[in-house]
Amino acid sequence: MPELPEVETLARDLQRLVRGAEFEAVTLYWPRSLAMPAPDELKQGLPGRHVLDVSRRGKFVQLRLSGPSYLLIHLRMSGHLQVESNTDPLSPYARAVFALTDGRRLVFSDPRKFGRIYWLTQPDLVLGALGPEPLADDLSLETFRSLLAVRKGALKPLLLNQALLAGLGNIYTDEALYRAGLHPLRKANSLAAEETARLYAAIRSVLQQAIDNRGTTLADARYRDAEGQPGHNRDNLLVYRHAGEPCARCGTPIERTVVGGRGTHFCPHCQR
DNA sequence: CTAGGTGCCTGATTGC
DNA sequence: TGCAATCAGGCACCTA
Repeated sequence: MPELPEVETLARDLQRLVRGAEFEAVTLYWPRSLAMPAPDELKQGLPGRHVLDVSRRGKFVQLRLSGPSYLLIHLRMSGHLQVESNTDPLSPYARAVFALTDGRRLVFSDPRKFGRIYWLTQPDLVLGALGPEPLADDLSLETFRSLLAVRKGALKPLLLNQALLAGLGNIYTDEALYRAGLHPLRKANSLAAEETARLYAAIRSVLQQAIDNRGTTLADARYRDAEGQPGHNRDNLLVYRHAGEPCARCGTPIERTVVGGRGTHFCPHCQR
């Protein structure tokens, strides 16, 4: 499933591929993929607008358009964004197709139909609830510490909370906790200073490494970049979907449990 | 604030 | 072998 590194890769691809492009028409094959506005408003309002730039905030792809207005796309579980020629065969899972005036199209496909598209003039309406970016220069260790210090809950659900920190999903949360040597059920406000520092460093290095590898593509969660290519970060996953296999550090079998309703992988020896 | 549950969805996996 | 039930999971939304 696309998390921060996959969305970052996608946004960089789209910045290179569609910056400056102009929308010609929009076709919705699954109108509920459009969270806002009403379908007719998008179909009438988008043609003629240009893509000024593409960026990422949390797990949202953000296209800043002329006007100005903003097209925000959240891929959720199974969403894809690809740029292709309008003569290519269309994916059977295409939910929204943005035809460009240059003969290409931006296709949002999404087998599970969980992804959502927003078109609005005030992006903070959607993005305003997000916490800080984990990789931002101004997210200091001290800021991170203050986020956790006042929280009573377990680390795993907290790190998945986008209002606390924006961009972590199930894969990189498990990987970061493993690298930091912290149990997913540890209470956030119980961390020693050194443990907080380890977690802070682990989150940032896990995410940066995944970006460097253009994201994680698993066998069934078929993440692809804007040109249809998989990422190659899979070999860097040490616990996620490794249940029963020996821990890379100590050899103890990796366990899988459910925390907060989500599959959680950890080493019972290295993570207390 | 925290914890737990449900609904949204369908391809893949599991169970009998 | 084949079909039905279950699972996976990000997020909104609900209740306690």
